[in-house]
Amino acid sequence: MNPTVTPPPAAGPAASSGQGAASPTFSPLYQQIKALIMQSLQSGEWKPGELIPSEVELALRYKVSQGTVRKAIDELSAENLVVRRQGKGTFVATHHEARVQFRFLKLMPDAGEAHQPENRIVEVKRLRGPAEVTRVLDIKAGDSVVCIRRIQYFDGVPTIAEEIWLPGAIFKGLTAERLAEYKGPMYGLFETEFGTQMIRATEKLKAVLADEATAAQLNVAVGAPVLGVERVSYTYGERPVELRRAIYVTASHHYHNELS
Amino acid sequence: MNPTVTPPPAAGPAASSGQGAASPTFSPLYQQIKALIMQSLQSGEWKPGELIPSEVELALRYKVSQGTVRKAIDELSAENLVVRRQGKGTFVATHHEARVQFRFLKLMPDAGEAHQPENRIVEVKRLRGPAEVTRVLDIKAGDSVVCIRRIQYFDGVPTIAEEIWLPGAIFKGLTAERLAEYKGPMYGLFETEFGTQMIRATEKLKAVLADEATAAQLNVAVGAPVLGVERVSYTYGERPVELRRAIYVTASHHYHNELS
DNA sequence: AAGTGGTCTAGACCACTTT
DNA sequence: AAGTGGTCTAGACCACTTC
Repeated sequence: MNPTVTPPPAAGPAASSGQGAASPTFSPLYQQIKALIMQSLQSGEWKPGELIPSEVELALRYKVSQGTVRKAIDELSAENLVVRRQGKGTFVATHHEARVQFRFLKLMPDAGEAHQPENRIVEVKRLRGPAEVTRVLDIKAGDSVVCIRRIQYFDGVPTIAEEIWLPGAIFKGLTAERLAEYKGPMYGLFETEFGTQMIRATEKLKAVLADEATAAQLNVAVGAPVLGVERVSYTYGERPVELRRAIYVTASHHYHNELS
Repeated sequence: MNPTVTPPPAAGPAASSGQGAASPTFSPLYQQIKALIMQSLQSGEWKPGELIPSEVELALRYKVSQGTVRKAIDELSAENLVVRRQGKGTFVATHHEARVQFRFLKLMPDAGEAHQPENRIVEVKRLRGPAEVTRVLDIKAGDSVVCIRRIQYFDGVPTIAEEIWLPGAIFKGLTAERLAEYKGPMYGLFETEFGTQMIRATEKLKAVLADEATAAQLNVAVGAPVLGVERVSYTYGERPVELRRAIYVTASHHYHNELS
């Protein structure tokens, strides 16, 4: 935001550069720009699927060079928060779109192509959140939560049974009907109807035995080995907004992971 | 490797830029530089843990600007092939070093800190590779392979039982004694003793029931739910060099994964 | 002081898309 | 033709490490 000659202490938008004295909150310019862009994403100034201003435009707005804006967007792109398209522009990432749909679903068929799963909503209820749920979602004990139970079918075969816990305050008008009639990934609905984008998640996996209830739902024997998957999803600002407890049938599917 | 005025068709080290006519193998300069650096890594010109030439030096060597070298190294760094250290230089990644050790091991204790696991080598044998193994390792059917069986203990508790299949041609002098006396991660030994670096891997997970053999090894009941993990590891050039079939006990541990 | 990676700028040109 | 992201250069200065 200032030529190289005038050293750092210029008028920074977020934090200023540190030089002589102690400057505990220093961060490079492009990180500050990245934070500003993320604020605009979070605030909804640019919505999922939309075009954000061009690099040149952003450089003018923030009074930095295009290269600096570029480096900021590079990182946002690496984190899947935006998508670049040469000649067209940079778009806000969205859970609609085939390309990135189901990017959190790592269950693959052992042989053949992955097809789009079908859903059956079993139940949607609102209740005062159990302690383990409110603790993970970082809300007050006893606060309202929504619990969705559903089955997912792969090629007609019931393969995933899950409980999805959401903060009631955010997901107000969520009903079984609304969920049932919605086509496409659930995160797409969360995004457009409730303004909540899932941008990151962590999963914990364990092998467990199917109990009677899940055995019946998933059409496997009681005591069959199944994969227990607990997922916590986060939106902007590292805020947890979903706890998902799932059982995957891994007889003819597997959980796929890439390490590097 | 040429000023901007002279367009692309200059003297490129790998591929030349495409312009007028059809140029099927075009790739940007920094990708070509990246490929050259990777060749030097693969050939052992710079060995794991060593310092590679500085950006300025590489820029001179390849006759490009420092920025272009920088972008090439950026990608190598993102792929964990090299590690940058400000003020010191850029180092070839290594499986020794606490920071990156066990980076392919995603099994975490449900509570508490992860401690370094202990190994017990059960068996090391050489044999003509079974079809499923040679197919995955991309070697000829019946070629010699090494099979290592071992148990890993977490805080003294047997938790992982695995079979590790390696191409016999690469791992010639591998013996049970050599493995047993070696401290630290096995990939470290592979790296220094056999010049083979694992740089990427894919895993497939399934929930299964413990059979008699593994139940005895892992001190669990026959029919207990355990996690089956099949890993294929790759070295430079996408060459598969390890097939690992493991059973993880997930009673008080879980497989941890980050999604984004 | 010298060398390394890290940040920032300014400007040129290329490849792709839309008008 | 105009606009967008993608590549490349050249040069300045900063932060960190070592001598």
